[in-house]
Amino acid sequence: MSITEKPIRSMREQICDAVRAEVFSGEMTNDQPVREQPLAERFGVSRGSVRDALLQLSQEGVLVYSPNRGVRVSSPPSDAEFRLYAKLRKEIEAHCLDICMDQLTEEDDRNLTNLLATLEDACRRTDLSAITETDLAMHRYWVSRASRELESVWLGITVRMLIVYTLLEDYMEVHQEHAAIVEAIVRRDLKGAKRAVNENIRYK
Amino acid sequence: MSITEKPIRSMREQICDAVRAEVFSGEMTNDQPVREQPLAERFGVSRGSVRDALLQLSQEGVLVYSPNRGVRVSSPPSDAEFRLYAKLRKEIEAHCLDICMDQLTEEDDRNLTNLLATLEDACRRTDLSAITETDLAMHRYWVSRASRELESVWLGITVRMLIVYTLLEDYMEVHQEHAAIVEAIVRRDLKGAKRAVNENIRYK
DNA sequence: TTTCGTCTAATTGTTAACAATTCGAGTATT
DNA sequence: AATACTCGAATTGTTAACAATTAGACGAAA
Repeated sequence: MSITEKPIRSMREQICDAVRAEVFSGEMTNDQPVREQPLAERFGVSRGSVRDALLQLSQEGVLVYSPNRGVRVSSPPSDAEFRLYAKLRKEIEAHCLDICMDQLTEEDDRNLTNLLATLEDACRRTDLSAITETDLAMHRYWVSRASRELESVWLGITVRMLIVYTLLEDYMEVHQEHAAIVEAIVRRDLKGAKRAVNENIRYK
Repeated sequence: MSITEKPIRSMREQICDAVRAEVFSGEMTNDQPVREQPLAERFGVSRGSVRDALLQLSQEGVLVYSPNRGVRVSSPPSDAEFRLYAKLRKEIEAHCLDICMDQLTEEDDRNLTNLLATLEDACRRTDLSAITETDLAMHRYWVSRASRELESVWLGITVRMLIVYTLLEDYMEVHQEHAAIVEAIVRRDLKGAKRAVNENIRYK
């Protein structure tokens, strides 16, 4: 047993992660209904568990729920909302860096460096799904280190920014920006890290 | 049939509202586990429906969920987090006023005035539960008018600010502040409304 | 006394069947 | 042709029973 939390993910979380990834990768188009039965068969579980997952994703903002009509993929936010989300995200992540910077360990540095390597690989392969997933995981890292509560709020905002169908021009730029963030963090350069994060979270 | 949305609330929402209200009113203390079976009996439904509601409240931030161990009432945020939440709330509500101010109708004015009257009554009775509920409903009004998506994000933040056990000094002050907000809104005074909202959302 | 295991009751997790609702195709009516 | 109606398939909502897990009490061994 390691000191870290148990890595077991409940059935619900597994389904959530899978569906969320598919939404971000564009495999599920906007306004397309997400049915319970097919998902249940795919994961080899009953509809009840799928229901739990879909409900959670609705609350998260990935899906939209209508009573008696099921859930569908959320529509992307307006430009004005997107800008607001970006602003809120910047403030939350800056706060989280404030809180967690002092208490980061060398293991955290290693974890972040590993995530960065995964991101670089995904960028090389121009695998949009993997890029989004790793990008999310990296930012989530310092947010979750600061506060479990804030993590939930942050996720609700960030998820909505990722619904947009992003067509990147320069994939490696994503890696470079995150490399700058990680570099500042391992130097425990709070100001630099905040600046790098600020530049990474774009107003579209 | 009126033009408005159907007012029927699903079983899940009813349970959510009831439990949420009890948490805010302090009837359920922090870290106290919330069991499924007693709630199911109280509402005369099966555990499945209660489960749905508790899961939603967990995602909302009112409750905290632990796998195989159920849910418990959330702990209040730290002072630093509270201040961050207040800042985010101000920005969201200001944005929402920007968006919806132009398209408010006289019916909206009447609805807000009615909510204000309900709030005044609750303040007179020093009914903390009713005050919190109506306060929430009023702010939610202009947020939901601006964007259904933002409403969800906003609720997650606001709910966490309300977990704190607030002991008000001057109950009628709550009413006065909201009266100022409504007054500015019916005058379609965007700047004034923003200022009044800003003053109402306190850093504790 | 402390620690470790074992058992039992309480609780959550999962499932499958059934009830209620929605949606669309087809049909009758004007 | 356009509209309204009916019916049935598809889908979600709800329930109760069962499985798995947790937490606490109890007792045995160090």
